[in-house]
Amino acid sequence: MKPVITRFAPSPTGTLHIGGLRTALFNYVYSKQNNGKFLIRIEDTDRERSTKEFEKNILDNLSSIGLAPDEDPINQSERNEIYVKAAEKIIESGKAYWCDCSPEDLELMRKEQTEAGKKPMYDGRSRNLGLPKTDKTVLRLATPESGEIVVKDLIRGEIKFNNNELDDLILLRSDGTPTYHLCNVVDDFEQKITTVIRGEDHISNTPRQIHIQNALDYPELEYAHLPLVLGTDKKRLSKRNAATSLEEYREKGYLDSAIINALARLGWSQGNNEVFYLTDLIKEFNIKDVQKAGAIFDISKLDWLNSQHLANLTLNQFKKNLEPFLNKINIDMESHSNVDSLIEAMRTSSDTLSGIAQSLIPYYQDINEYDEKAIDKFISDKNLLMQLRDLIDGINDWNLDSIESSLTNFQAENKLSTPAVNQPIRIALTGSTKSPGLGLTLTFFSKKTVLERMDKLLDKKS
RNA sequence: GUCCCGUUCGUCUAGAGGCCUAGGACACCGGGUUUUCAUCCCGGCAACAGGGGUUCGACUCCCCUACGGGAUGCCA
Repeated sequence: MKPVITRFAPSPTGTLHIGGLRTALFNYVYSKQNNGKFLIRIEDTDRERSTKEFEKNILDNLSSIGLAPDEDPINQSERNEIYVKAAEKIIESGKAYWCDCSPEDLELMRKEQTEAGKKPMYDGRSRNLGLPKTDKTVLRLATPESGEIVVKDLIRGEIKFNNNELDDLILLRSDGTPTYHLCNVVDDFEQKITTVIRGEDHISNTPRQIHIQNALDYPELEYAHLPLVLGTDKKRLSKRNAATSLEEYREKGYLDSAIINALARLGWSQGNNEVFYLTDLIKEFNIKDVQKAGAIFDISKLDWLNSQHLANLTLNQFKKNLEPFLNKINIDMESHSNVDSLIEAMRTSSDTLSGIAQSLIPYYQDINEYDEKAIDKFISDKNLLMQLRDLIDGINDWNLDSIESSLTNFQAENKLSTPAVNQPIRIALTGSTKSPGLGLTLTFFSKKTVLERMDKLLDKKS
C-alpha cells in the first residue's frame, strides 16, 4: 500500500475558522489512519489579502489543537519559479498559448454570451493565433474540446464533466504570476500529495486541475469533497451567521477535544456513539461514510459534547482547564481554602468553562446582585432570616456534620419545610437559589463570611 | 442562464429492496433522584421534499419537478 499524504491548504486571509479546522481534521485523521503524512501549504498568492499574522494564527491554532503537520509548511508566495517552470513545460508540450484579450474584451464577451443565453466562458479566440509573449498577454491552457473528465471521489463516487463545458483557463497572469489552479496542481505534485480532501465548493475546480495535471504528465490523485458546514440559515458558515473563529469557541470555554468531536460528528457518525476523541477518530473514522449533504452547525450539540468531555476530565485536568477562565475575571482559584471540594461540587454548573467560572464568583468575591424574584418568594418573613442568622452564629464546630444537624434540628423544631429554611440562606450566600447541597455550600465559606452575607441581605430587606 | 453537488425528526445522523410500527443523539416537553440548581435516570413529541416508474415489495434503484448549495474571475 502506498503511503497516504494529505494536505490542508489555507489562504491566510483570516484567522483559523471552524470550517477550515474541520477540513484539516479530516485530512489529518485520514493520513494518520493510513500511517501517512499530513502537510500544510499556505496559499498566500493573493498578496492583497494575505498576512503573516493570519498565517501564524492558523499554524499556531492547528498545532495547539493537535493537528500539527509532519513537515514544515510551505508558502506558495516563495515558490514562483517552480510554477513558472511548470508553465514553460506546458508551453513546450504545445498545450498552452498566449492570449492578448484585455479584461475589457473578456467582460464584453461574457456579457454577450449571457445575453444570448449561453454559459459565459472564454471562447478560445486566441488559441490558434500563435501570439508571442508580451507584458499584456496571459498564458492559457489549451483544454481538450471534446471528451470528458471523470473525477473519482471517495465520498461521492464518479463525477463526470464534459470538456466542452470548460474553457481555457489562465495559467500565468499578464504580470507573469501563476494562478491558483496552476500553483495548486504543481504543489500537490511537488509535495507528493496522494489524496486531496477539501470542501465541496472545489468540486467544479477539479476537472480543470486534472487538465493541468494531464498537461504536466502528473499522476492521478484521489479526491474527497467534504460537505460544507452551514449556519442556522442553511447558508455556508460565515461570520454573518455564526461565530466562526476557533478562538471564539475556546474563549467561550469549549474544550479543544469537544470542538474536534463536534466537527467530526458533522457529516460523519459511527453507530450510536457520540463522544469521540482524536485517537478514537483515527481508529474509527471512515471517509467513505461521510455524509454528502451540508450540515448545520448546532451549538447546543457542542454544549452537550463539551459537558461530556468536561465530565471525563480528572479533577486536576479540570482545574487546569478552568484556571485561565477564573484568572480572566480576576479570581485566583487556589486562594479558596477548600478549592478541590468546591470545584468538584461546581463542575457541572454549566456546559462551558466560562459559565462555570461565572457561577463560581460568589465563592470568591462579594456579591452585589440578587435574584429579586427569589427574594420575594422565599424571604417574606424577615424574622425567619434573623433567626437563621442567630442559628448559624450559634454553630461552634464549623464542619459539614454539625452544620447539617443544626439546620435539620432547626427545621424540625419549627416545623418548617426544607426550602423555607435553606433558600433564604442560599440567597444570602450566592444571590440565587442555586448551589450545591446547602451544608456543603456553607463549608465553602467561613462562618464569618456567612454572617456578613446574611447581615447584608437583612440590611437590604429593611 | 449553463454545468456540478445535494434533499430522512427543529438539528446531527442510522438506514446498501422486505429486519422500518423508520433507530440513536442533541434540543424541547413530562416524570423520578437531588432539602434548591446542575448532574444522573425514565418517558414523550417529532422525519423519508413532491410526482412518476421498476418490483410481489421501495427511505433504499431509475426518471422528472421543486427547493437548497457550489461553480461559471488575470480570487483562492
